[in-house]
Amino acid sequence: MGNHAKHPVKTTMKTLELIDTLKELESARVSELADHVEMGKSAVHNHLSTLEEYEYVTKSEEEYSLGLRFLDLGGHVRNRMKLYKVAEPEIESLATETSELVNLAVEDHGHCVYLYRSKGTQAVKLDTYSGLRTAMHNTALGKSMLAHLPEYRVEKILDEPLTAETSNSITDPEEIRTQLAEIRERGYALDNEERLEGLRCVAAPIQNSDESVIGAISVSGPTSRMKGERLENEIPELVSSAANVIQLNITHS
Amino acid sequence: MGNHAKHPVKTTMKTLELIDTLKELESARVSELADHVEMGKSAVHNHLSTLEEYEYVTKSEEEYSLGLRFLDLGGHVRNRMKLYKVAEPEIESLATETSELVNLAVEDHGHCVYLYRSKGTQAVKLDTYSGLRTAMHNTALGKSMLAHLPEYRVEKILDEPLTAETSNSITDPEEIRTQLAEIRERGYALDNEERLEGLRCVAAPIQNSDESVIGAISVSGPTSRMKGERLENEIPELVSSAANVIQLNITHS
DNA sequence: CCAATCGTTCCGAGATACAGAACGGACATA
DNA sequence: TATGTCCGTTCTGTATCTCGGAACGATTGG
Repeated sequence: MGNHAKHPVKTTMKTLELIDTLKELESARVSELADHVEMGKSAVHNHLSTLEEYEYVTKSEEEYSLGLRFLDLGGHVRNRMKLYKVAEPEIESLATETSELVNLAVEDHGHCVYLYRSKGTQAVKLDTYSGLRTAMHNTALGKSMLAHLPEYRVEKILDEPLTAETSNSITDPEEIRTQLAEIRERGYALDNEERLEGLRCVAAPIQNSDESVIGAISVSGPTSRMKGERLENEIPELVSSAANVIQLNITHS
Repeated sequence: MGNHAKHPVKTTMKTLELIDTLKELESARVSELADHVEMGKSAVHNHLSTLEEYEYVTKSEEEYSLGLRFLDLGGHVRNRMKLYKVAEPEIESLATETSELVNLAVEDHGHCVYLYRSKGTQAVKLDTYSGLRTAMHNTALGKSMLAHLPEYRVEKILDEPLTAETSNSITDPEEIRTQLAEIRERGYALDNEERLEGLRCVAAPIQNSDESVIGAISVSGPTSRMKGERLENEIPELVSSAANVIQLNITHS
């Protein structure tokens, strides 16, 4: 679905591109933005002041940046998701049990999107935030979902060039496919420092009654603690069982 | 500041109104939206498919709803805030100490906006989510910030009709002003079931070196636990001291 | 089987977005 | 103080785009 709108609203596209640019630049002045987007100063000014009126951007002193309205809408979107409501308490208790960082993610447009996280008492400090989008192929969360996506979707995702984040990242589609088979076999996925040096994760998918994936949960921790018996049995056991509980609660309501 | 853009981009306004409506309706079909906003079906369709292309809305089966892109942007906005970074660990440990629900909020355009929350082991389950906007006058968070806002801002906020959420809500501007003086006096604010029956909160403001408010933190709990010595001394003590730590860390960096 | 309602496509006239010029303020340099 | 530069903002005309309304095929229900 290379989803191209047949009759796009070009003005809206310009606004959205302005928002994207503002996200990248963190904050910027009118002229700066006008250079990045292909628009004149006056046009950028008009767009920004319209966005400001609706609180989508904030003007602080002399620079514009994205406003808190996005946090509002984002929270609203997450709150509406059944998966989030059902999974949240389980995530919470999994974090307490393991003392590590626990994550909830969904697949969206071929990306792995973090929905929620809960930090156990020893949790590593990561850059992951709710809403963050990462590639599917180098996170345990992504791979666990990929393993249960319909073939045509997997193909489309693995056809894109696979980026490497660390020296352990897997960039060969065939190797990923082998892993996906293993994941289906044993029920959970591993990330062995593929996204971040020193970080290992264990993830299990959450499936619907019709076998389709609706999300995944994971436990992330430093290599020093994620090894041996704990990595091979204890954590996978806890993650799988939590995923199972969520799955049951989702399909029975 | 009734911030009216001088030369608004009307097309963008229509898009934003569509987003607002989509938030209200939770999810809706093309014709349904066309009725709510004053636009024809074709125009709504064009806007929606443009938004969908950028992942701002999702089309599920036969209804449109807001997409996860907002979560991404919202998380990004929050992550950029120094207050959030500095306050987060303090909020976390305050939640552990009190076992209750702890909140971080800022003031934005005359509203109280929740930025983050951490749940202690006994935390009440509330509808508050990151990004939620509430009135300033019937939350402890809001009042603690209001108490340190410049007079012209206070006036503008209290000039608007004050809504009541419960039978304890205060809707008389003069009574609020008396409370604000008390809050300045003792350093923290109380919400005695003013926003929600059965819920009491204690909040303390976080101020900049120039005395301006940059946010507030609060502890919320059920009336059954928030009373007597704990409500009058223990909790206020903990909240104020956490706010103080945050304040120091903010101004020294 | 027809009637109603849906989403989508198409088109042209009326609306409007926007480049570019012009302006005024802020700041630096001389 | 005078002069130059860069900023954000306002203004205006026209080339462009938006959007109502009509038309169409697909669904649904009576």
